[in-house]
Amino acid sequence: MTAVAVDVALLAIDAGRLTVLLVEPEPPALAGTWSLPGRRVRDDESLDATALRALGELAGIERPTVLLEQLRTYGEPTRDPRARVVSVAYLALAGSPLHPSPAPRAVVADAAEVLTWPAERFAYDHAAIVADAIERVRSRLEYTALATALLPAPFTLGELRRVHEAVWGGPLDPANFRRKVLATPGFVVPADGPAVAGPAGGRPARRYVPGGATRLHPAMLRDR
Amino acid sequence: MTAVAVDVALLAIDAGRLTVLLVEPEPPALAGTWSLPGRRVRDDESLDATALRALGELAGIERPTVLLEQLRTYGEPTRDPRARVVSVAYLALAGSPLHPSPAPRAVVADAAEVLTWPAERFAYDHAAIVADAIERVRSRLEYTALATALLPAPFTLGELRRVHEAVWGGPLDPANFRRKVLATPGFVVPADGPAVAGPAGGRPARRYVPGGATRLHPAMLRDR
DNA sequence: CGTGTTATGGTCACTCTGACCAGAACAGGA
DNA sequence: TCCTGTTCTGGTCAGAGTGACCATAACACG
Repeated sequence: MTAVAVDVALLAIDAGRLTVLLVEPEPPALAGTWSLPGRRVRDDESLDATALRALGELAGIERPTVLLEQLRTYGEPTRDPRARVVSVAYLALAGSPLHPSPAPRAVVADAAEVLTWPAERFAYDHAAIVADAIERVRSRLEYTALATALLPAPFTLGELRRVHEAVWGGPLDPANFRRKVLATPGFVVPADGPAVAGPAGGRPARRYVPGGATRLHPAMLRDR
Repeated sequence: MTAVAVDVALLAIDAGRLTVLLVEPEPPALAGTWSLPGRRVRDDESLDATALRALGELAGIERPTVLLEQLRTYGEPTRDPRARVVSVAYLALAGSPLHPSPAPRAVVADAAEVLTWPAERFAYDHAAIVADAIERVRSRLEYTALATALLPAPFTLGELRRVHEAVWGGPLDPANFRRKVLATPGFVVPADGPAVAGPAGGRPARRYVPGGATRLHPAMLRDR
């Protein structure tokens, strides 16, 4: 009989970098590899609920996430050599840096670095899941106002730009980024309150709050 | 124990319209509703293989499809009142009009019309799956050269345009469509051979064959 | 030989974009 | 105080892409 599991790739922005949460696999045979938190689906439990339970039980993360959506389902008969397990992969995004409980060993890794790891460093096919998750976030940033939810409000346009730079992995022109953000209706709205300079000095920047829009028109396309 | 199934939305272009394949559900309690062809996943079978088997066993369709990709997985505990079934939904596209075997009752329905049906006319949550499938095809047509695979080669730009019109559900400007297609590298290449007029007469049109590109740059965005 | 139909080629104004420049407004050190 | 480094903010400019639209070409048919 084939079993159903849910694996979750939880990403966050931390110190200007995109990070991913990894845990040690439970089977002793897989020691030395990393995996995503995952749990079997209970009979009376929705897939979303299983995803949240996996984050809580395996990493001690109980906070609601900014985004929780399905990635795709991995069902190759040989993906788990011990038994037939069909896994529904989820993407989760946290609105602030992660602090997993150290009890069940969990770590926060740099996403760009993890992408360079060989697949053998992961348990099962979790290398593919991680890659899919990162690509999905990169795509979501183009068409949605997701970046504003990954920052504590209010924020400056420089902080918002550094979120995009962290996810997309390259520098963006500050002036052009500003023009596009302000030209997109509902992306951000100015917050009252004083302008404030960043940790590196510079001219103090005006602060903004999320503008209520979810889909961006026009989109913020990254270079390809 | 929760079971795993695959449901397939098979779409095709037929006489200038987008169509979807529907079958009668097997449980007698669901008589009077329509469903997508679906099968339980066997222990040694990949999800893709299950999707193809469902099309063969329930509609007699054995031809390889132009596209076969996962949509998403539907796993609400109550989606099947008889048992817990997690269903991996697939989108399949055929390169020519469908001719299902009539033995297990299968029909080809107009996709635009099916979208207006109330959800009760479908078994399970298949109304949502059909809607997701149609939206996926509409999106694929924007970013990929998929339309060239839905036509027998060689084809005219008018025929290619009518594929886009059928999927997107609205008229397109022939001159602008032509300009965009020809400006996109690798979308189509001219075929040698004579120009030919369509069934309604008019100036004979040059014929083209698929150009090898899969992703389109720039994209062919529909209006929203 | 006109009429209807479709294909093809072109114009025009408008939007969006990347590359780039320059000044504004701060912090901190000389 | 003055200079330097930094970031923010506003602007220009050329080029690509687009929708709306027009005109002509090339057939079939009555």
